[in-house]
Amino acid sequence: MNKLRWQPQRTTIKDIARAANVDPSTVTRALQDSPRVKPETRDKIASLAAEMGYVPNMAARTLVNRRSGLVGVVIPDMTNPFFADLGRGIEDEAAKHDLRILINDTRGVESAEREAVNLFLELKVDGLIVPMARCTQQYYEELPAAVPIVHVNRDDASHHVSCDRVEGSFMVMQHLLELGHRRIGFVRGPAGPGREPKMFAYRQALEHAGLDYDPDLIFSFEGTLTSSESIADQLLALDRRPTAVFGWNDVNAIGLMHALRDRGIRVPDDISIAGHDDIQLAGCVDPPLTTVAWPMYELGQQSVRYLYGLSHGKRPKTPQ
Amino acid sequence: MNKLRWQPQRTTIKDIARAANVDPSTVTRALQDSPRVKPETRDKIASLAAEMGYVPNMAARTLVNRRSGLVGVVIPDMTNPFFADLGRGIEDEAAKHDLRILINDTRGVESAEREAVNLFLELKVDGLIVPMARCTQQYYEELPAAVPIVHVNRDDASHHVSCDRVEGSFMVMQHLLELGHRRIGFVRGPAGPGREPKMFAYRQALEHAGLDYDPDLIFSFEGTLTSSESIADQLLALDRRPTAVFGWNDVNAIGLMHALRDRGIRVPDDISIAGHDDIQLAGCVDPPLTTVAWPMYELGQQSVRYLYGLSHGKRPKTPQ
DNA sequence: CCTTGTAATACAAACGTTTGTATTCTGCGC
DNA sequence: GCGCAGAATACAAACGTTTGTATTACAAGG
Repeated sequence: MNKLRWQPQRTTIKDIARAANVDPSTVTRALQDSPRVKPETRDKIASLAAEMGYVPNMAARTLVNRRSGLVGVVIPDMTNPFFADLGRGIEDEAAKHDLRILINDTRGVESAEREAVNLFLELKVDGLIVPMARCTQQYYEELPAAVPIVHVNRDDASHHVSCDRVEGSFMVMQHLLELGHRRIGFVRGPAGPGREPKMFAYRQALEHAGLDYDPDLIFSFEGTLTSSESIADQLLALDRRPTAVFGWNDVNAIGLMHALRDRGIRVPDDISIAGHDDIQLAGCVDPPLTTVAWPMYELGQQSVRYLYGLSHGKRPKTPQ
Repeated sequence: MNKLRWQPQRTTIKDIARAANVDPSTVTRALQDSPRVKPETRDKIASLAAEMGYVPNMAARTLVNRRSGLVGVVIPDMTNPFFADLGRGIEDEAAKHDLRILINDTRGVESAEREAVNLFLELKVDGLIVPMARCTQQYYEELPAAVPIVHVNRDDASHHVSCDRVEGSFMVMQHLLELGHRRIGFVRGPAGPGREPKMFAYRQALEHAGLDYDPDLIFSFEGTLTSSESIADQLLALDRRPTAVFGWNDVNAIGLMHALRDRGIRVPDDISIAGHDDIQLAGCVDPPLTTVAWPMYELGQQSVRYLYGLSHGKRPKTPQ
């Protein structure tokens, strides 16, 4: 398979220079509003550039500047409103710092995540934001590039922003306990970050309420719709069914709700279901899911600020 | 606001050349598996590159090749599973052509769309895929760059892939008519592509069934949740309410359903609601929405194939 | 008229990679 | 040993932009 064809660069800085009878360097400075060029010349060049349809060549610029002004965002799943919110927070904050963002979806696949990171490294991005990374922390530490990386919700990363998962989960459990539930199921997600903290919160909350931990009440969610259904089956096969279930996330919780209803269980009359994420659409479901809001937008903003701080903290030349 | 700091390039092709005691050009060819380098040398260089943590500099490569191997995708709304599906189709097909894709979310804002297009032009992408563009077609035609652009679901674009909106909408109406409805409301979306074809289908279907067109039954959806609520209010204020409503899209349809329920209307007992898009989560809502599947994944694939064809059709050098 | 200062612009090198052409090296047949 | 083919590698220019330094132009002060 060969690639898309050659395209010539329409207008370059040299073309403008020729048309304006000046040196290319003057054109550059004019387009940068440098005080070194006479206002009159600047205006002439500006209008000439517009007229000739000049589009800067980022490759050339990046090459000489050694920075692209880009921030790469590696998103596991575009579909998840969760990440969409995060993305918006990132965009808004990035705009304030004159940074442009680029997104790559990995579908939660580890190899795709590495591909995405590679692409961004080759693009010489100024920073990388990686929410809920699948790859090991070691992988990120051994990356052969001096690019600052900020992780989101990966508490084991050296640079990360996150909100207190333990506390959030604890609140969900507290809510269920307040409703009077004494047998509460717990759905564990796929291996990865976030699994342990939630589990920890679950057990803590039980202990706090003086309840015993029952391994029978722990189910595993694989991320698929059918997985939620098989959980429903396992759950119904129990002698002593739980009266409430703490879902892994809202996708799981919604799936579970429908699976239970299909099997003749009334929700929440027979079994209550709680989710964790704060998906807008969850409010559309009847009854509304008990969710804990995660400030994804704010996390997005924070991650950019962190990144910005990171790359300004280490100053190779001026110690200042 | 100044930008992120300077970063040196860790390892370049020259460093490898020095270490291997060869010329940089040999390194390039070695890394490209060119037959011009001795296998032995190639292996030495390859291992040296890995060992030294070499990351290609895409800026330099793009500069000399005049193509980046990238395809830019301008997405109006990441959150919409609709576009997510499209994105996956694009990715899968792009991979077959050795193209890497880059995504930019515009939130459906026209200025953001232009920003995104600009960014991609500066990046010298080999092609652009723009689903449901907000900007005028004129804007795209006057773009100062020789980049092939494929639109998705913009029937007025010179290069586009799309599925028959008229037919899809017609099927939805047919469905409602078959259920016995004789007063069917229609929700119009914001101005933009897709509005007229759906409207056309609506009127055609009415005419086909021998029913009159009633302007009172036309509502306007602005894209927000509150907009769906105000539609519900308008609808309930009518003397002769419709027995069914053809929503603009599923977001609108779901919003409308909840707004109606909040106001004591039973859905679908009192009023039926049909959507148009094929959102997976719509199946979670009770009762299931009547939707028409749009083959977004396939459209994604098609758009890449189209793009590929476009940039191979016009051959500046070899007429062949 | 000749400095001197400053504003405006020109020059030239560099960024890292690719590629067409030129060069060196090898072994072979005579 | 010479010439030659072919393999392997070296050389050099180019891509478009940026930036430090050098040059020119012009005015004012002596």
